[in-house]
Amino acid sequence: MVTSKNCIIRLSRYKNALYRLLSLGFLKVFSETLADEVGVTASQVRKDFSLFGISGNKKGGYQIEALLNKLSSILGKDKLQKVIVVGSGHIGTALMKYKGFEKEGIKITAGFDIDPAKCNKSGTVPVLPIGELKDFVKNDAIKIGIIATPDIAAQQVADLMFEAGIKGILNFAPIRIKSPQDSIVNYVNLELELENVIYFVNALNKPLSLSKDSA
Amino acid sequence: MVTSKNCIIRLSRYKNALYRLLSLGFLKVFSETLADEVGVTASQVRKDFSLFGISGNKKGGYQIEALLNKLSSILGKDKLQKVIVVGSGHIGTALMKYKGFEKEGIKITAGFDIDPAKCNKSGTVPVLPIGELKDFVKNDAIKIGIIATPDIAAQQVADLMFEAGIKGILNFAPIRIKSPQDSIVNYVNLELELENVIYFVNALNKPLSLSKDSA
DNA sequence: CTTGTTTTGTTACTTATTTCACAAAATTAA
DNA sequence: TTAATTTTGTGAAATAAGTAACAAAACAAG
Ligand SMILES: NC(=O)c1ccc[n+]([C@@H]2O[C@H](COP(=O)([O-])OP(=O)(O)OC[C@H]3O[C@@H](n4cnc5c(N)ncnc54)[C@H](O)[C@@H]3O)[C@@H](O)[C@H]2O)c1
Ligand SMILES: NC(=O)c1ccc[n+]([C@@H]2O[C@H](COP(=O)([O-])OP(=O)(O)OC[C@H]3O[C@@H](n4cnc5c(N)ncnc54)[C@H](O)[C@@H]3O)[C@@H](O)[C@H]2O)c1
Repeated sequence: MVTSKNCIIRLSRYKNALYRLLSLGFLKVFSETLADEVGVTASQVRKDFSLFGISGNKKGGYQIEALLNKLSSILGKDKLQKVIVVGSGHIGTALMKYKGFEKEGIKITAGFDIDPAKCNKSGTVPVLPIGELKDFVKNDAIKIGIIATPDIAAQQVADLMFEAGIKGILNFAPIRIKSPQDSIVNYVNLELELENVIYFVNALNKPLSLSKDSA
Repeated sequence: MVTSKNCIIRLSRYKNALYRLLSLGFLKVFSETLADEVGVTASQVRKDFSLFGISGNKKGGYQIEALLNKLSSILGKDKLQKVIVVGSGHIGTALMKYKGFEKEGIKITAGFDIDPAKCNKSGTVPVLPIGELKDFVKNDAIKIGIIATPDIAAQQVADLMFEAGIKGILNFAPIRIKSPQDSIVNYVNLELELENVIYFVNALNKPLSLSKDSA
């Protein structure tokens, strides 16, 4: 099993670039071209593919459609991924209203909130009372959840999620989550991301030095 | 100059942990304790500090207040950082309404949008027409911007920002930004983050293997 | 059918990051 | 004062990640 987050992120990028190329009418692609599209080296592309046993044709490159099938399967995009969101505040509703997840095969099937005023069973994405989370998740065998509550509530929400059978969390609250061994928590910490930009702006514009970060 | 993004992110985490410790009444801390708080090794803490010439007291650990001053200065948190947001949609307004940035010394001073219906000069954070961006940024010498527009508009917004003197961007649009050498762009790509969680959930629950990602 | 060209797949190399390990400094105890 | 203990600070060692290089395969041209 490949455990490098960066590597998996690159696979997603390859996939997205391949969709672009496909929509432009290309049927096959060389590692060089794909690398340029994504902003990595051709070696990196071939190495990544090699790690997953993906092979192309010498001199012929890769068939985009076959490649996409492989990548989609690795990334779990061959079936619809159902996701719930806890916390129907600013971030939570932004996510629930976002149209872009659909075309990625990701469907937010429900939101949950502790505040009755935030609940609304009849929206496009229903927002349910937090008390209904466990049954909902169990019934629908949902494995992925998003935490968009204040930090103070995040751990207890996570515990509830794990109890219900969720195995993977994307957490927006600026706090570390204690999680079982067979689960995964990824963090989106916007304060840290901003702080990081601030550091590099200061650092790049104080002395003379060049270096970039890319993602 | 330290150019490792991960290292800088850790500095931010140390800072946040130190504030917690301080608020709990601690005055000094050992690398071991801080490491536990942040979820890294003590060696890592000391090595990071060493890279920035931060030193403590043998046998005595680090004075939290002095340490915080150093870290804050490195991270540019010794002065208020003014930031603008372009795109007053779901993500953009979530950011503008977020109270948490203030206590981090980050102030979103204005939003900008192409849609007159989204503009509103009299809110807590005024939202101005995109045409006013350049003057505003120049007058206020703003160096940091956030892109929260659709992907299709992101590059042109970025170009406008760079032209106005912005040096660092946090970009929420799922697209790579071409940027000048002396600038920095960080990406928050929520689709990729979710896809990543999905991969690891599948990977961890298919075979028997253990491994975790932490942030 | 042979020669030349292109591009993969993988091994070897390089660079970056993290951990180890231990001397030196600081502190406490005797 | 001396010995014992603790914790830092930093080179050296170990791991991880990324790049380069090249043999082997595939194809095209003559
Ligand atoms: N909004 C931003 O731009 C921003 C920026 C950085 C970080 N964050 C982080 O993202 C998280 C969400 O931020 P937000 O601005 O959307 O917050 P918000 O206050 O708008 O929304 C939080 C929601 O969570 C609900 N909630 C609280 N406790 C709950 C519980 N135990 N169970 C279920 N729901 C609960 C609240 O009722 C509310 O609807 C916070 O942790 C915040 O620190 C947000
Ligand atoms: N909302 C989410 O949860 C989510 C999730 C993943 C990615 N994203 C990405 O974040 C970005 C913003 O998403 P959103 O949901 O907030 O979008 P949104 O449609 O709610 O808002 C976009 C805003 O940008 C403005 N805009 C468009 N072109 C502009 C221009 N040239 N100059 C200035 N303003 C302009 C629009 O008027 C609108 O107000 C998008 O790129 C989206 O792909 C959002």
